[in-house]
Amino acid sequence: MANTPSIPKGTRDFSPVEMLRRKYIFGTIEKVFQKYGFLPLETPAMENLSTLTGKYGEEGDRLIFKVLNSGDAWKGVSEEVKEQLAKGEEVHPGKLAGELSDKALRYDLTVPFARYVVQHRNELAFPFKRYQIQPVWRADRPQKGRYREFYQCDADVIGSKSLLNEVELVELTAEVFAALDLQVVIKVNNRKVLSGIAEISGQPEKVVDMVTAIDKLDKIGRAKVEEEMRSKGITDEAITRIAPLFELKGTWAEQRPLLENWLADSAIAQEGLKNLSMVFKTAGDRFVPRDDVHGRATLEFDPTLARGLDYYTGAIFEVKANEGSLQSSICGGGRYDDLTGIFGLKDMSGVGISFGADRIYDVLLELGKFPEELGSSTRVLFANFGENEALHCLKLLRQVREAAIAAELYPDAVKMAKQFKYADDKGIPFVAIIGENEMKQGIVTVKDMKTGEQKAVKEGELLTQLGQG
RNA sequence: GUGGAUGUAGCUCAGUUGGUUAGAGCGCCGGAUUGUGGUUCCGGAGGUCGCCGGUUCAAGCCCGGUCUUCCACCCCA
Repeated sequence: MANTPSIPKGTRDFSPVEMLRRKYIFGTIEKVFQKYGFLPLETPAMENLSTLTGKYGEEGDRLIFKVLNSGDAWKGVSEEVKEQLAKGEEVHPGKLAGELSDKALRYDLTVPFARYVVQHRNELAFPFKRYQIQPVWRADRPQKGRYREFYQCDADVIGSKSLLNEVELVELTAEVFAALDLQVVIKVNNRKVLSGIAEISGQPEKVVDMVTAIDKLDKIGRAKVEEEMRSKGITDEAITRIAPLFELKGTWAEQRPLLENWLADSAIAQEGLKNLSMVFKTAGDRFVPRDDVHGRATLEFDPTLARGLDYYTGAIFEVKANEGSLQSSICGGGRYDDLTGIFGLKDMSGVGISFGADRIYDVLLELGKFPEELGSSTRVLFANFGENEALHCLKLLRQVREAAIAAELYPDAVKMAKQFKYADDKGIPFVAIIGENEMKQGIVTVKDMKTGEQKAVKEGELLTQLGQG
């Protein structure tokens, strides 16, 4: 080929085999979502740029894919900016992008959901529980497990402050990964506790810097975390004051009294701790190891868990696989108290969880956890011996399909070796052979592709023959 | 966005200090086997060496640029 076509950086094609596996993941997640009372929702791939900007932090805004205005996009650029450019002056990239583009690809599913809720507030029954399984786009630099187009599977409850929602989401998460047969750790923390720690440090305005540094503790170690905090303008005194955080070890039950004592002067921290207590008390007993579905996941308190998205205000969750080599998170979420506030609807607290289907795929593939029977859909292939035989097969084909057995007839009367190879390649377990002889006698020769055994059965017995093995 | 690697047949990769016609395994196609795949044997097709430019008598190999993939940051699903 002169010029092999290609696809944009960080995007992928999905072959039939991959799609079957992906659909298995989506289907499993969707079934659990529905079981917990969530209803489906879809929103457009594009949102107004203004809907998305300012919701994900500075870093997030940079990663939003903007869509160039159609027509002559240049026309929309203001005289002021044009003059600046003509003079060779630097124009703030965000400003220029904003004038060339007023649409953008969605960065996640939560913000479009908040927009939807505000826009349709009068039509919705609250608390509103929706799930959404759609692709999102990020202009990130791709790596393993990181793509520019990937799917999120979200479940959110909006319009309820009850902590029972957090409990339900934790249980839902455990159930999804149990259904996928994957051992995971569900880590929980609360932004209020983190805010309280910042308060106690004496520099409450530095929460975000503090928290993003603390988040790296298990990765880069205490010394480097402190170094990063210093570089962000956090004083040595503040760092000393938050030192107890680095000493924390053990289970929630062990850490709780220490935290309550240490953060006694912070009302917000106390509230966060109370929330965590409720979640652990209510959901926690589901996670003692045992043989039923909840035995596959463990629930852990992680005081260093922060999560980057700006809009979280209460509980935060993150899930990591406990097996396989992928160390990044495969699922995350939390409570956001005022996401709809930005769109003009106050007092609408929500909490949600997002499953990263693409990363779950990579983990399941590495561990060989996809069910085997996903490989093939067709159960029987009718070999084609020529026009007469093929027409005869059509009748049987309909009967087989009526019995809800997936079947196909090879469309061309090519040599047998080729037809058998086709069945083999597609993983079709049976081949029905009806040549001149079989036709005359009203029988079908059925070959089991796995064992290689062949059996002649009456046409009427074909269904029962296919039902076995 | 910063730093670093990588790219040779459909796939995984060899290819010496720059030197004739660029190789292997797997896969694909054909045959041994005109009603039998997966095993075996024999044969065959398939490459403007990512792309553009430069150095040179001569470039897959050296230099510059660009794109892709990957790795570390940053951040995240």
